[in-house]
Amino acid sequence: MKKRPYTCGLDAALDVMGGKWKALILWDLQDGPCRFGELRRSVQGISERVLILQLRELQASGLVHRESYHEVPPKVEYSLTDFGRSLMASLVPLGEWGEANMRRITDASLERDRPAP
Amino acid sequence: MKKRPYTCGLDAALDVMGGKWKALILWDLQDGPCRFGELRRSVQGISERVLILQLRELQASGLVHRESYHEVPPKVEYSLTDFGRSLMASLVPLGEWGEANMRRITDASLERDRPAP
DNA sequence: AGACTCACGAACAAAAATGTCAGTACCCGA
DNA sequence: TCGGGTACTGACATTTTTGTTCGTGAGTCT
Repeated sequence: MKKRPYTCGLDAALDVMGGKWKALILWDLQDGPCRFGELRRSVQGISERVLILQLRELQASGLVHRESYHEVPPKVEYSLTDFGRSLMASLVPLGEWGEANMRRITDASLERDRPAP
Repeated sequence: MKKRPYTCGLDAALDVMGGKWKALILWDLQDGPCRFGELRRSVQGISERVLILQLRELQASGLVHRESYHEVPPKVEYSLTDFGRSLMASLVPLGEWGEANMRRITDASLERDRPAP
């Protein structure tokens, strides 16, 4: 049951960069092309499998480009496309909001997990 | 396994407004206070249970305020807090990006679901 | 020789998110 | 008295997302 006819721009945008990892991956790619292994290390906590899945989806959305130099040992570089960079640009205010309110967000999320004293 | 020490502002922001429904709910609340039933109708496709869960989380994050007028029949109004409005403000560029690129996003997402011809 | 790197892929398992359905207590209009 | 609206709650089921484990095959390091 896909919901393609999005109800608003936010909806569409989140479909493409929402989820647990995509923003982190894109964030790391901002500093320039990254190899698979580099990403796995910098996006700490992600499993190899999930990283691949997310990268594939980001490629399919046109946000990320994959360049494979077929050497030995294998070398693959992921980078932001122009489209991806345009996304990141419009994510700047949100990132700043999160940065500015991180304390508050953290506290609220801690409270949510605590039952009752 | 909660990941509270967020790695960047984006991460924190998405923790609070990510997911399938939260953005839609916030979006609708922008036009002023809404009763539960109104929300259920305007956020079409959402089930009552999930709507409540999402609203509770948005409350816990301090983005949404719940006002209960204990009348008969019951009346409850949900509205954005100042904090919620500040979020929405920094979401404007993302919403515009999604709006501007909706066609492209839709197409890419259609392709993802199609196997191979 | 043995261990490691690289970028994955497949099979499977667990966890998280979302959905379905029924029911609550009250009142109103037909 | 029947059906509808009000704002929920709880048990349960399904779907989606994320995670674990093992294996590939050529090459380098020790």
